[in-house]
Amino acid sequence: MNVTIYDVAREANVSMATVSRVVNGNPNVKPATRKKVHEAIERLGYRPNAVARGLASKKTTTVGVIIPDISSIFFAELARGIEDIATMYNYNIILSNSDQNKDKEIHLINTMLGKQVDGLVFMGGDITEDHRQEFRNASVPVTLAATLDESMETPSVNIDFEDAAYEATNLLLSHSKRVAYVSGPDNTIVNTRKLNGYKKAMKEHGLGIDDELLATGDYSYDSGLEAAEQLLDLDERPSGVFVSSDEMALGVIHGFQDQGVRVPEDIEVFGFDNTRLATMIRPTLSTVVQPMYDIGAVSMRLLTKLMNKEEVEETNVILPHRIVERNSTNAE
Amino acid sequence: MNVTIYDVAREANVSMATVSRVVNGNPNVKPATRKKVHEAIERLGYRPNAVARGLASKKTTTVGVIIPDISSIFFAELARGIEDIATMYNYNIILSNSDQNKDKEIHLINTMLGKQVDGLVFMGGDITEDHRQEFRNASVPVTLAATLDESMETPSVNIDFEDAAYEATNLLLSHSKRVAYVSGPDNTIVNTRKLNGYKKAMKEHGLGIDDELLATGDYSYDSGLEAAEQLLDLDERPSGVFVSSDEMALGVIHGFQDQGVRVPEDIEVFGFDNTRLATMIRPTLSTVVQPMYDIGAVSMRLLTKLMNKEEVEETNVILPHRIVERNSTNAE
DNA sequence: CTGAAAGCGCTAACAA
DNA sequence: TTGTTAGCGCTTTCAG
Repeated sequence: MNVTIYDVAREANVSMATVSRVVNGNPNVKPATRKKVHEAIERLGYRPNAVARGLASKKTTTVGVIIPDISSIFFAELARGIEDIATMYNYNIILSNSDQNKDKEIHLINTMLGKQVDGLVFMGGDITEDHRQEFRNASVPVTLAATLDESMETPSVNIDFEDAAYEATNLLLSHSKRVAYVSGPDNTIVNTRKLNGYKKAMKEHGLGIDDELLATGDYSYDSGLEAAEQLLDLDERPSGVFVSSDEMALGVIHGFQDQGVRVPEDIEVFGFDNTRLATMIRPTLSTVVQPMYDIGAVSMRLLTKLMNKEEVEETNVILPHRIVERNSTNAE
Repeated sequence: MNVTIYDVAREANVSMATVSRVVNGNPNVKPATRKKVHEAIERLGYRPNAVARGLASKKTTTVGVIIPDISSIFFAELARGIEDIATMYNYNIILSNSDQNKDKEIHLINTMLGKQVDGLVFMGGDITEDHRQEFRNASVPVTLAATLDESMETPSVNIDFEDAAYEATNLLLSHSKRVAYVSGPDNTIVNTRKLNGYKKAMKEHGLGIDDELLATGDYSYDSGLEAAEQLLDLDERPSGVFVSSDEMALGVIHGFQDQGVRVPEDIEVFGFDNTRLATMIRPTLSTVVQPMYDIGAVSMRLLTKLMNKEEVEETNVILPHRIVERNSTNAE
């Protein structure tokens, strides 16, 4: 049997209430008593049972984190931001992978709520009405990290995807006119926003949208390789391509290079995210800096405020993004 | 207030014990009663409180996972293996980053035990006597994933690092004689093992250990870049270099290429781990396949057995590794 | 400043 | 097959 608060009380000749007070740093304890109790704790090797505490106090100091895939370099970085801030505020994290599968997502939300998490950070694809329904029933706060709820109902932390895509495309267009776009999976809100940014820039340059300049991938390296192939097959090759994730962009670059096409001399390539991969390729990748770590950190910080019922002025946070030009695009 | 088992009992006109039985799938319930209870549950939207259950049953169905850094591509893959198997056996995971900091590690072990996890998967650097002490006091099983305890006291899952390094070095030596080794941080057991493998191969080829052929990094891309620089500065450059992680190997390759040195024509490069990075570079990286996902999965599976008090024949599991030759080394 | 006592929501004997 | 009754280990009034 493990040693309980009761054992400590007996050992220290006080009541369990007093032990509870010193363990919880309640100031209403005479220093002498406090010392006595601490000694007893030490002697017995007492370690408070957080489960019992959770049941009695209705707080578990743990938050749930639902993530599409922790082995993705993108989400892992987000997770690190979340965990660091959680630790800072003395929370632990229950982490589960959803693979963006809606059923799994709903199921995970429920098991985590069953475990009485004090809050939830959710990352995924689109937020549907079903998701919102679950969040409303949650009785604990939820924040979204790098995830969009078009209804704006759920607190969230993101960047302005459309604007970021717009700027990236613009930069490419300032060099030449034929720029392609390699998107992520269709029909997700994020993708739509990015596509809108691309289209907007094209339009402003008096260019139409040429469907053969549009390729679709799944954010993976291999799908980038395929997109490159597709683009190279065109009668009139693009002069620049904007790719919606760094990992895919690496694929695109290698796909080009494997065919003897030089980057950026023959075709320029622009990425999105600025994961660590961006500097792990030659030429180094020009890309949109999406501050994943910060998005994770801010969404967790936001969650702590919500859990403390603090007032928050803005619940749908837009973090700044920026463009970094490296060697996969031509200098001015 | 949330709805409790008691509310359901009243709603269904049965005792809470019966509700508990149906919730837990106890077969000793008349089908009609079971149905009645299920309906009441549905009607009330009852969701069992896992914390109360944990307190009463002394099982939380959650396990702790201590990991150096979830944003590392290597550990993230391990974590995915752990989480998948945990999910399969109906456990959740509390995940925390230790940054290989011993104090943090010890602290995390304690908070997780305080949260009454049913077991612990630990990843880190070396296991010290202090670690072992904590594990012994744990009262729940612990397994190590890709982490060595020289005392063999703690159950673990690894590959044979020395042998893997030996094979990799041998392959390089079969092409030419001057092979360098870029190690991870000194003084860790894993690194010592790998170094021993390298030395053994050199010795068997009648070669001495030339200190200037030994570089040290920290597994990061940038430290690979630096190692390359150091190696290129040598009066007599190496003909091959064995690098103790893929990420560093990418750095080494780019460090070479940036100086106009061709890989593998001028210098061959061999990696370790076979992370996804290995195919995301040109030339693609020849490397040692360390099955990270499997190591995570097996260590979690081992933990479930230990938690169930099942007999396990081998508690220090060595998984097979293999060599994959790609384009950063010369074909035979 | 300290103690007594009533739960928190559930499981697990033990009876019936 | 079902109900009764103790707890699990801690927090939290409420008294004193």
